[in-house]
Amino acid sequence: MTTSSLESLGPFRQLSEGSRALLRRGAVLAECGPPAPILQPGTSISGAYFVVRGRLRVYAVAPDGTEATLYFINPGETCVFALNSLFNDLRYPAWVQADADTTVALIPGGVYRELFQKEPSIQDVTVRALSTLVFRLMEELEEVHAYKLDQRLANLLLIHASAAGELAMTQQQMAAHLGTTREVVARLMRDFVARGFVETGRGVTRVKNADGLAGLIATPT
Amino acid sequence: MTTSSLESLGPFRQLSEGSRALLRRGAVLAECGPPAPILQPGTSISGAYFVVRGRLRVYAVAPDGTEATLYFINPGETCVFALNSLFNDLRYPAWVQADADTTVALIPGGVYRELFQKEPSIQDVTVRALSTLVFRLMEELEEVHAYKLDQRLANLLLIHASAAGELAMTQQQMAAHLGTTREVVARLMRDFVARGFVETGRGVTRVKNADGLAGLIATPT
DNA sequence: ACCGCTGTGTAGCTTTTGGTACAGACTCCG
DNA sequence: CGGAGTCTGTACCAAAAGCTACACAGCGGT
Repeated sequence: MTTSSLESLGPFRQLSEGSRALLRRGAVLAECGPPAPILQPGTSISGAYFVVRGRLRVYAVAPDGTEATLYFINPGETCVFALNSLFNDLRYPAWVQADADTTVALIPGGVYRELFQKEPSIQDVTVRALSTLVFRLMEELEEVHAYKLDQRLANLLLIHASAAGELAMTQQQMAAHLGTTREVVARLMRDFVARGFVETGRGVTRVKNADGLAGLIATPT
Repeated sequence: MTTSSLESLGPFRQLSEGSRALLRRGAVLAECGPPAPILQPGTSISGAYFVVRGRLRVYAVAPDGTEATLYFINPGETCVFALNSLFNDLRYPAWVQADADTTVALIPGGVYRELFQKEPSIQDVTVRALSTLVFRLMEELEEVHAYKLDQRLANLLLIHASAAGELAMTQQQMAAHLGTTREVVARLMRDFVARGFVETGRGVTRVKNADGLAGLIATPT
């Protein structure tokens, strides 16, 4: 994978020749091996991030150390937090962690701003990325307010399970995602198991009755 | 106040003559008297909203009827939720309520899109508005996760109190803002009063010891 | 086989928050 | 001044979630 292959990706396909050259000279690809924090609050953003492969997880950390996922950035999406800081001169307010085997393209701030001015497709992708993020954040905020933990856990299982109904996450990871503790997840899981909704294993949870979980979300309590 | 006065506001000041004419023909001003919901989830957005005077409150409503404020839109700010739906064809996912004496300019979708394409200043204000919103939402999400209700209430009092330390809100409104119930707010208030942090009155709360409240936020429990 | 590490299962207690119910106080208005 | 409507104060109970502590199971390495 080289930086020139960036040009064949999503929003960069329709660029003018000049912009392509600009991108080729300026962009840098970064590979992330094992999951590791790559950005911390207050980091001054030096460019726009574009997820080529893998996934980024943006999360908050409370004073007591517990985490909570704010949102994910999937392949083909621009990492908008960077745009945020890029256009508004705000310091980045959260943590970012890359999944295993993630590739990120870093487009320096100056280059991005130039592209944004010249290229309608970049303007478009920028606004769309921001809009999508706003949407996700509003959804998340609404979920936190409106649903109890068991419903949010059920939702997590339904959303992130593979086609085969498997979810390869430890309970600790689920807890961090939901902003709670492992014990609470284990307690809820025990309940789900008792009701025949899921089976638990080491590092994996299998969904046996998706309708049951879905019903849990729909009905109160 | 006429629509032509819009042109003297913020981002519209630098427009070309053609764009001004476009705006003059297309934009509509709406006055909102008493506080009332003006948008509901699923509403299809027909344009971009721009707050001229007053304030908009964007909030979520849980199935059980309790509300929670997601964010405010202040005078001079574009109502980005509209942009969101405008550029992404997403249905609007929350409720919007206008404060008393609020004036909103409605710029039809087609007009706004045309302005966005032609005018760098509109591109700029759009991206900035979205960025700011992303920032606010992330902050809010983080606050909900990291702080307990007493801390969030203390924060509300500190942030929204006037220079004289007065906050003209009923406890019911505070509760809706924080996504909880009036009784809980009353209980926390009793505690604040006992500690000498505030004085309560009908429809108004006076901050007597801002440092005390601030200390509450800083220290755990 | 043994050890250490990581992950899960469980119990019991505490704190926080929500729900219900009602009393009293203030305000506007006729 | 009286009454309706709105706002606040409070007591009590229930539910949800967090905290601590510990047992045990799987897995990999030596």
